[in-house]
Amino acid sequence: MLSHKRDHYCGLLNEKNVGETVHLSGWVQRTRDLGGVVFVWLRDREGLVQLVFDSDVCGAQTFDLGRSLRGEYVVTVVGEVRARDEGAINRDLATGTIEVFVKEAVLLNKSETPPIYIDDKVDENELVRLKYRYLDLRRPSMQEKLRLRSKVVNCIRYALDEAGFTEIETPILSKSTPEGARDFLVPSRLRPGTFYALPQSPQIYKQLLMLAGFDKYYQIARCFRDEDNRADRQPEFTQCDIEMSFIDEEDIYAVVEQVYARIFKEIKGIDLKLPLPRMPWIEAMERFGSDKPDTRFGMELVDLTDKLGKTGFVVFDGAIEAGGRVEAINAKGLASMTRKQIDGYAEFVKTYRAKGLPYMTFTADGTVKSSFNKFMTDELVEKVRAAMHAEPGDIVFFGADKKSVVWQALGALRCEIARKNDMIDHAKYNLFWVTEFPLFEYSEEEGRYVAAHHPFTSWYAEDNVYLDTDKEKVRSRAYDLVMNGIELASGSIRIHRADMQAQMFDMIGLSHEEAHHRFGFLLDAFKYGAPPHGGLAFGIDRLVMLLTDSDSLRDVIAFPKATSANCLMMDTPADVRPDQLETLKIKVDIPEENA
RNA sequence: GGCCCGGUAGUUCAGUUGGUUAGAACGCCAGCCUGUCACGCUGGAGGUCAUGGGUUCGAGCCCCAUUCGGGUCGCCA
Repeated sequence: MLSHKRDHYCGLLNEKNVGETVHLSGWVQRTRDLGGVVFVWLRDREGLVQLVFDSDVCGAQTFDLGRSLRGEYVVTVVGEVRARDEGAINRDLATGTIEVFVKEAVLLNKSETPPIYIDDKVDENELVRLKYRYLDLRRPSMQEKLRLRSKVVNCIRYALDEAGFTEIETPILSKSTPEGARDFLVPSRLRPGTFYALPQSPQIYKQLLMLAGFDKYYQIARCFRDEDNRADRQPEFTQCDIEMSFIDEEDIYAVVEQVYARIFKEIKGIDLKLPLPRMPWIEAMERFGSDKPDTRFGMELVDLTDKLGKTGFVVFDGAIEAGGRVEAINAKGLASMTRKQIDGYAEFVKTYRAKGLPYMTFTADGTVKSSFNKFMTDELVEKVRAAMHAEPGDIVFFGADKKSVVWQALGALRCEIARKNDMIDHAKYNLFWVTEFPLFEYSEEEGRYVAAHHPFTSWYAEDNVYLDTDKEKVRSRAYDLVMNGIELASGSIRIHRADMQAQMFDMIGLSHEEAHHRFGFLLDAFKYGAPPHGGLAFGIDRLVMLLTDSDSLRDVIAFPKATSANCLMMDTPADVRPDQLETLKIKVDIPEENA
């Protein structure tokens, strides 16, 4: 009987194989039974090839086997590669110039009719795809994405190895940390009542590795965060985690740029122009209303606070009197949008807490109309026109509120308008560094300043003067790598002195006792000669999502979780046996609801 | 925790103002067919209209609740 060990891949056969006898194994994609001859598309990881069952060539028994084949049956065949006649060539098939005349065939396994099509032409419900993920992964596009992902990781490993980095694994069973995302907890059996936490990142371990003298560390690290998910957020995800000693920002930028240049060259054939541009955080916010600006199009924010004070329009005046701002964006050439579209954008900005969306239309015939006409003098209109570079056919949208709301609302709106109106050049890859993030941000919820990045981030010494008086002005030595509106990487120069670290904990209101309870080991370690160090981590899932032009992170993760952090295929999370809970001394106490 | 969208055959979807037996395409099953390639032709099977309740003479359609999936705000140092 025929072995299932093949000697060729279906999708790689071509005219050069004509005349050869080849052994193929794979899945039946589809069959066409013409009565006296049967055509079968056989699929493996490399693609499709057409098999021909002709009783004159293969004999009656094998011919009958060919007729009995159904979708997703697993078969192995031996056959002769023949060139197709000119008229029989299938230009849509990579192997369309040849076909394999089967001589022998063995059915290795049958298949039930699959619940989804193994085909990229059909866009099926995500619920079904995720439930039958192992079938979904048979689709060529999914195969391609995961193979590209593997290539990306290889690029990273080669580039960092060449740069002298050491890959070191750090624990998955770790310790809960404050000031971060919610932790996934793992109960301890040997010490009942205590818990490990899955790492949100290997942050502290890598800093300790610097202390240990490894100098250049990296890791392809799985990270876990128990927060609500999004299309671009999963509860577990993979980062390339990097840390270096005796360096400054420039060394980090240089290393990371080399990694990205390699990835873009090998995956996309694109030569990144190095060094990458830099943009201070405050510039990103002022111009684009975002700390991860999409710079593939304009429509930048313009501050009109000076020009639109005391107009009598309560929306503007009120915002300015409350210490806020009036800013605007110019949607060029979109003055003809309908009232319904405008209302749609007004709804859109409300999700970002803007209270409304005033606008001013510069119509093609030269007249100017606004949603607040009666407060607009010719002089004010002229000011807006000049500041916004408005021309006939443009529509200007305003935001008036405290600056954080204006930035967020207009920043999101410019992206939304650009998306909806096809203003984005998808061939562009705008990578650059956003630098000088604020060290602190005020948490309304907690009524105190918290670390904007994480509490191990260092700050610029010249901003020390603001530490007591104006915390929001203190610039951290943190940096993000941004591309096309997406945060690809994030890092900082760390605090390496125990006194500075203690000062940081103190400033964010972490008591001496709490700090020592949580990070005593780190503060202790810092007593023994911590080198100056810094690093960064970049998300591999998001990068692959971008490189494969995918809409969701789920498309670049083999076995992703659904929105509620559950797995539809394995049905996790799931109950455990009572004796397992007993061993852990855990009692589940879920209140009866809706009784 | 909030808001928005959705769940009808294996799949993708249609289903009018609430009105007789819920349809189409693909897929599936059977038969015919020797050059198809989204093969073709003939015939057939396949439905708890997500679940529960309500309104009504009558509900796939209207109302309420629940549930599942997606998106998003908060959240995600």
